[in-house]
Amino acid sequence: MKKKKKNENSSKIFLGHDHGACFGDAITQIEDYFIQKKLQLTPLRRKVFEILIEDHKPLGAYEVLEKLGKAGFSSSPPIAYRVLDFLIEHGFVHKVQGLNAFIACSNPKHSHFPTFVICRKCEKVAEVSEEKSGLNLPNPEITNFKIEKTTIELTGICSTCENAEIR
Amino acid sequence: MKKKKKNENSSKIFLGHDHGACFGDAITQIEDYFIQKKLQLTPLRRKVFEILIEDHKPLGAYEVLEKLGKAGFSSSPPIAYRVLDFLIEHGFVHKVQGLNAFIACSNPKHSHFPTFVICRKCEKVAEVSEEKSGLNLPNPEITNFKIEKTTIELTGICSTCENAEIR
DNA sequence: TCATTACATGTTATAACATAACACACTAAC
DNA sequence: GTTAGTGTGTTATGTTATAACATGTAATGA
Ligand SMILES: [Zn+2]
Ligand SMILES: [Zn+2]
Ligand SMILES: [Zn+2]
Ligand SMILES: [Zn+2]
Repeated sequence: MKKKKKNENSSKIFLGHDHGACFGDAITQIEDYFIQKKLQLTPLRRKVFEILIEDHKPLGAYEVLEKLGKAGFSSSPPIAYRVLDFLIEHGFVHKVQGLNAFIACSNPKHSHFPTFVICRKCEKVAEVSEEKSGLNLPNPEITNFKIEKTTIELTGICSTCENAEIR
Repeated sequence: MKKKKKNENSSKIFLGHDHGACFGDAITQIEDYFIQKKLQLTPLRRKVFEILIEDHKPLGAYEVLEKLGKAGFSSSPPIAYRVLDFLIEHGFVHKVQGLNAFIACSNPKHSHFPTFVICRKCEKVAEVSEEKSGLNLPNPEITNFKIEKTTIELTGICSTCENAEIR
């Protein structure tokens, strides 16, 4: 096999994200999913998802809310929280606990326990899939525990920022 | 070698915690650490730690605050947050992000990236050490990222609660 | 046809969590 | 005895999240 993967050298997690494609794919994926599951991708839900996928970075609920307001929707908190919770339930959005923020999933097709890698300096956030995270759960010690949800966030400094560190 | 470990069979993470010993050890450990590092284990700091280690379960900052008040300390929010932050810095307390709560470390001697296992039903929380968590980081994909801090929380249902599930 | 149900959104009010900014006391160092 | 560092106290405010209730709309099916 040994087929050379595109971007093999630039597989650093903060690079290699073709967001143009990502954006389009994501919209298509959510549309398909909602049809298949007979859910309503209402204007509000679509807008919230678009807001999050637009720059593909974590946004606070109140930031989302503000953008909703500018787009003509109500901007009272429950509006944002409800839709965000809904999108989270269906795997299109994740909450980044360390930032109290919400981010569009990078690959909703994978059912996953994603890892988020967060640079404290440039504040970039990358979602790393289960298979690639190096995470290997469950182990014997937690075999008796049924994992339903994970929060895995690695905070630190990316190589770009480290090289630029002054101190 | 093959020396049989104590509690080998009861190594389920929610069991096998001798809290009597844990409590005493923890106090001794924090005292030693503070002396060694020339830090002040003031009455306030000691009390906050005691509050957290007492029942050894996660408490919200405002719960800690209330207990501080009852013990004769000030109960304005910054008091709790400052001391909690301080204890976190020195590894004696962790924040459980998923619960907005604070918990005494189960083993401050280990420098660690702990995993928290949280039963959503009985709300028990267990801290699993790095070596035992099955976590295996960094992996090739995140080699260029310098991890400074981790948040790893596994939420689900423990075997005890699962067996008792009605639905 | 007209209740019943389910669902999506809207609104008000409030709860829960966290920090900024400043004040004061104590100690150690110079 | 002034200065700097540290620890605690206080007031006010900022940020994040939810409870409770109201309205609108569409599908179901007596
Ligand atoms: Zn994802
Ligand atoms: Zn960076
Ligand atoms: Zn710990
Ligand atoms: Zn349980």
